[in-house]
Amino acid sequence: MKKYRTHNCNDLRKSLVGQSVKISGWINKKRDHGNLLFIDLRDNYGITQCIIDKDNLRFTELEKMQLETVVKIEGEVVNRSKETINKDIETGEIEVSIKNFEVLGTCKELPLPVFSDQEYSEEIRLKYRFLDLRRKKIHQNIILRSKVISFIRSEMNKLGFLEFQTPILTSSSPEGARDFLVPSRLNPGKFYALPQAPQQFKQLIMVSGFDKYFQIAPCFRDEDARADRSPGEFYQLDLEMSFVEQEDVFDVVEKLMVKVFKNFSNKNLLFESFPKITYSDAMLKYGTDKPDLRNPLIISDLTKLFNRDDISFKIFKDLIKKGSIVRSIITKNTKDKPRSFFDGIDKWAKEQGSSGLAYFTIEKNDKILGKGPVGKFFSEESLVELMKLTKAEIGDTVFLSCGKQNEVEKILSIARTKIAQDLGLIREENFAFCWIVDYPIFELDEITKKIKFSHNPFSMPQGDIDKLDLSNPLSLKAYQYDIVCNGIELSSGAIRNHIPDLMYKLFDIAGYSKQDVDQKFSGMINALSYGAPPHGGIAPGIDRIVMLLADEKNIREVTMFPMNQNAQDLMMNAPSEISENQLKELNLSLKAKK
RNA sequence: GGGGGUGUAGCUCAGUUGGUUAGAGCGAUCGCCUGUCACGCGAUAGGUCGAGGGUUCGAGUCCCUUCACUCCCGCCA
Repeated sequence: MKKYRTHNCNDLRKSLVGQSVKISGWINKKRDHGNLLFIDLRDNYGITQCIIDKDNLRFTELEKMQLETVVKIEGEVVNRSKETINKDIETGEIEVSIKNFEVLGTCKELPLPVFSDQEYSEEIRLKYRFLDLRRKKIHQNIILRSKVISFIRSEMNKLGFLEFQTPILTSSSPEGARDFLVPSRLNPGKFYALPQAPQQFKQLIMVSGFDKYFQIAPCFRDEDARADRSPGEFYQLDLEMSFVEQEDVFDVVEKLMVKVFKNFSNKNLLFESFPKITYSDAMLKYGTDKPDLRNPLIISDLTKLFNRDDISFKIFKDLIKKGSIVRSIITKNTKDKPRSFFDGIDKWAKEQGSSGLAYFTIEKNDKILGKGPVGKFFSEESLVELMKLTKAEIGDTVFLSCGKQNEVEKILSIARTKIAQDLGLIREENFAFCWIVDYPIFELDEITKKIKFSHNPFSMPQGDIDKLDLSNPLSLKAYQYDIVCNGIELSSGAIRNHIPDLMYKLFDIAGYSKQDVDQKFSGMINALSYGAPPHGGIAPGIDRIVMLLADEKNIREVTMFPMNQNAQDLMMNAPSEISENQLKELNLSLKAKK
């Protein structure tokens, strides 16, 4: 007979009544009746009720046992009487009558209760993560994560992708996020960087002729955290394919996502073929390149409408003369909403740092008119035109924002979410995926006024490469795409630029000389000049996928051992100081603290 | 770097307009209880009200500074 258990805590059923069994686990809960004691024993698989009474010589000893003590229980599986069956647990028809027990691991007084639906501060949860992880919800989330990753691996294998590991210690790259740096002992004064993503390696794998690569890849970026962004490290399903166009990548990822989301969630997929929205359309209609398509509200541009002489909205007209734009959000059939609703939105918008949202409702008595604070500025004819432009109808409300383009985009983007939430328009039981495509290669840096790469410097420009006109770089689009679900950016990818000459030209526009490129991207630029296949890929974020599947708002709920917002591991005490000796070996000295 | 929220018993929280000895539930300890499954009942212990300073006859409560956690902006090719 096995030493610790013959069954786990979710194995025992009616069919085993009468058997002698051993089960091991944690004391989840005790219910002490003085002369009769119930113990819920818990392990990874489930809970079994065990029972002991005062006839057993060791009754008092077990009665005093702390919750979360690890014990081995030996006893007999017995039937529960009809009235005492517990339908909430799978083993609820039976219980184990305790003959003997052994303490396998004692437990001090708990800093946080394990068996409870209460919420606790992140601080205490992260410090005692091993206790927190015993709790049902997060325990299940982590198991879900494991299953999702296995599923993805198996699907990728079926599709003919090969899984490879790429280096963790690599070189710092000048573009993108801040690097985590690791000093080199053998090369004093030099540093490795942890990879922000295996970007160059996966392209080198294609150049090496492996055709299809994937990896559940750790990525390291030294940037500040958000609820959906772990500080420091996260995981991507990194993949790359040779001899493909954009559509080939979409095809693989779309099918994979549909399978994963159908397999691991009961929510509906609104689109099994994901809509493709151009970057510029997304910025216009949603104000962001990560729109939540569950939200039916659409933004329209009304700048030109304000050229009409029968609109007397002077403040907006003056701003437009100075280069501002006007865009709107229409809410359907909101004429009967109380004044406080509209003023609340305006007040909220001001709190967000904008100049607020003007609004009026379109009504019709004898004629069509605008009702509300700024409604009087619009003639009937101008309202008819507005309704044509925005697809608004009688009874709808028009919210207006006027300002610099990026300001208007920003406020209307969050206003779109806010208004939809207030009106209850977002269906939580749905997943809405989409592709954002046709990203510009370059953008203007607001501060330096210089041209810089807007996303990935390795993306292939769209159009006929031989006839590419580089004289107007800001108009160039790339085969660069993002996948977005419910307003969360899951990943970005691209068809890569595998032509060294073209790459030099593009880097030149962003201010990198040939020497810069040769030095900073030596591995890759060199490889591309020895016969590189056309290739492309993408890298969906694993943590965010699991977050969506687990219906969690915070990435730490699907991360086993996360760091806190200040990038500290409260359980392991990282980061920590190091010894003088370690510093010396690394040829480093620290500046004196202020 | 900036803005918001939170900080009171081991845990989750309440604490009125500034006013007597700062409370509750869970947990802990002790006692009672043989069918519970959030078992029940009784008692006890447990507090630098995040820290420091100020206003006041008097501060958990008001003011200033600061720290921690968290959400957001910046940042995240």
